[in-house]
Amino acid sequence: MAKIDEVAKAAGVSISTVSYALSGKRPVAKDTRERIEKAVRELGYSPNAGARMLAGDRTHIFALTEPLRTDTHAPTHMAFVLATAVAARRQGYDILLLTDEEARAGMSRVASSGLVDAILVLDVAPDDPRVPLARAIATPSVFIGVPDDNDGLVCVDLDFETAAAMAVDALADAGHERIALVGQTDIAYRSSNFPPRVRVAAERRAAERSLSLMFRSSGAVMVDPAATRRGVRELVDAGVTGLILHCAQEAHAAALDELAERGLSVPTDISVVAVGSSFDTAALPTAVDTIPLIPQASCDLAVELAMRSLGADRPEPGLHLIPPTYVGHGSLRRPAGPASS
Amino acid sequence: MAKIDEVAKAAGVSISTVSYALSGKRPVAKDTRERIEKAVRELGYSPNAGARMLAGDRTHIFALTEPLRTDTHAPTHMAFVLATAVAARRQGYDILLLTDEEARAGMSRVASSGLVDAILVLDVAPDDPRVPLARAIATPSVFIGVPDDNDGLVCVDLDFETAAAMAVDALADAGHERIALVGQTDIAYRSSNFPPRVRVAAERRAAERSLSLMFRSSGAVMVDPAATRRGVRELVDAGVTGLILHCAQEAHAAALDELAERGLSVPTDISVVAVGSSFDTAALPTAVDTIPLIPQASCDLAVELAMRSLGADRPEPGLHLIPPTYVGHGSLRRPAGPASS
DNA sequence: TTGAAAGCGGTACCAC
DNA sequence: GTGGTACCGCTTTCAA
Repeated sequence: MAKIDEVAKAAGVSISTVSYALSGKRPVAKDTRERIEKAVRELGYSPNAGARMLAGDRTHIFALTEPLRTDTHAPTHMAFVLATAVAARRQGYDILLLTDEEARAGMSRVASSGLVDAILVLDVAPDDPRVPLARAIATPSVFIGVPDDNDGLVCVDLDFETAAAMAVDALADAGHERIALVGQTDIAYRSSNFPPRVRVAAERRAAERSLSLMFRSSGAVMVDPAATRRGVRELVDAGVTGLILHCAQEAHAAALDELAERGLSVPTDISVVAVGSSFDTAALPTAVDTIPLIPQASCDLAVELAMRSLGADRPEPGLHLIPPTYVGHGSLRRPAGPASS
Repeated sequence: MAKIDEVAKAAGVSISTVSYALSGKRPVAKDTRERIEKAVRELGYSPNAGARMLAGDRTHIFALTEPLRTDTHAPTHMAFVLATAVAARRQGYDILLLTDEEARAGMSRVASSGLVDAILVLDVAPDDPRVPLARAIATPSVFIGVPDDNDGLVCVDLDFETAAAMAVDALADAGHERIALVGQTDIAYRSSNFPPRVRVAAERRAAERSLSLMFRSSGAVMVDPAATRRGVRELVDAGVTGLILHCAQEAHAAALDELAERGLSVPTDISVVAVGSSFDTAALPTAVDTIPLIPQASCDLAVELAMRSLGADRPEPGLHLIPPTYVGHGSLRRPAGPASS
């Protein structure tokens, strides 16, 4: 726990020079800076966090609120937390965890105590209680996800609507007429924001392209592989030849296993596109085209916007949607020939 | 962001009285205190975190290091993070996340910057790089889990060894002679601390009771339901009549499903005991006796020890093991009659 | 039972 | 290019 005056003495300079050398907010002669850096290294100096918070205008801490519901899909959630932490550290920021019970009181607390510079909101519900809270406090916040009422909020997310439309288009262009969406768990369509966005967008596009779009979920509250397989079976029996998967990894695996067991091969017998998958799709039993949800991309952008909201060029309130990318892996049937074009 | 002097003015007292009224470190007249509390409420006052850290001797923040490996079982991990956060908040503490890439540098950083009062170490590996680090820094740390080399460290955990022995005893007492352990994933026996502890302790006790103990894992890197079922099938075929489950929820479900499909009923045909399960075993397809691992119990104790290591009655370095409890659900065959007693 | 004031360890302004 | 120093907002000693 060396202090700045010890560093100053060791380097034979004043306290302020040490401060400026470290912050870079004022030019410091090369050799002076090197002497200081050497002293810092030898003393294992790291500026006192409390003093820095008090004297400076930054705490170098972001809060991350996450309402860990029991139906939260843990692996996906963890990927976002990790990506956020990594992105924050790259900017010299630490992450303070605000969990459920404390999520609401916690947000007010860290805001009014000046513990954090900004709040990142994870696992956003369509009707999220943190929305009014975010509006009420002075600390800037960035939502990773899009609540229904997002007026004046800074929200980051994959453009799920476009992603869903792209998936439908891909299947339509390949000549499919009866397609289906294998979605998230039933409860996710109420407690989370993006599942309904995908479903609604897919339905709209299917209607525009005059396709029949069926739907099956992948469980009630938790992912249910057996239920997912049953759903896929029903879809296939109903003559579906194109599948959009928007579910957890386990459900993807279950769906593809079911196809394989029924002797249906991709893409010969059935086309498959995965939308918004945040896991490594290479680990799936069958290679499928994907329009991935990349946690790192969302979290990097969220952190960037959080940083910017501390300075002069505040980001525009509104949706900051990340354009989806279609990654082909040959799971689409060849487009229909001239006859149907 | 009201400040303490505003509260003082509003309550018509001095700054120090406000401070003492809030900290309780000095008696304050009842009506004075009430005036202060009223002012605090009306102004939405919350003491400035930086100032408090700087002036006081506590930061009111604990670091939580977690090396989110790709093979980490996310749901279990999340349960521990959540339990830790809740326990910490009950003591007025917040949790700062230190993830992987930064786990090592991060520990040094938060220690030398005085950002946190103590460090909680999660997801402990047998040969954990954070062990030497914890010894090197001044900030006290508490390990939730037991590394091989734990000399001088404060470690909290369920007494897995005793739990494993209890499970073996339960099966032995019920008259079983060929029993088996369905364990974690293969990789967990290298990257995590408790799976080998359970396995070794079970083997030792089985030997002492002259039982044959077979072993099957529940996957390579990730939980693999199919592999688990295959393993259970092999065990049953080998004449095993008593099963100890020490694996993730999905693997429990797979194992029990396999038994059910083979027409084996619990406990008539086979006895089952779950050891160290940290999820809700009531959600399993079959009721089983359990010797649960309760995240809240471990995390509460860890936080308590962390608090104590800041004050006068520092906890003894060493293992602080939580005694296991056997919770019966009728999944054990009735003890053998007099003939074999 | 209460108040005044000296720090805590940085940051950043003002001088030189 | 460098140094002196007045804060930042709280905690806690000392005094009354």
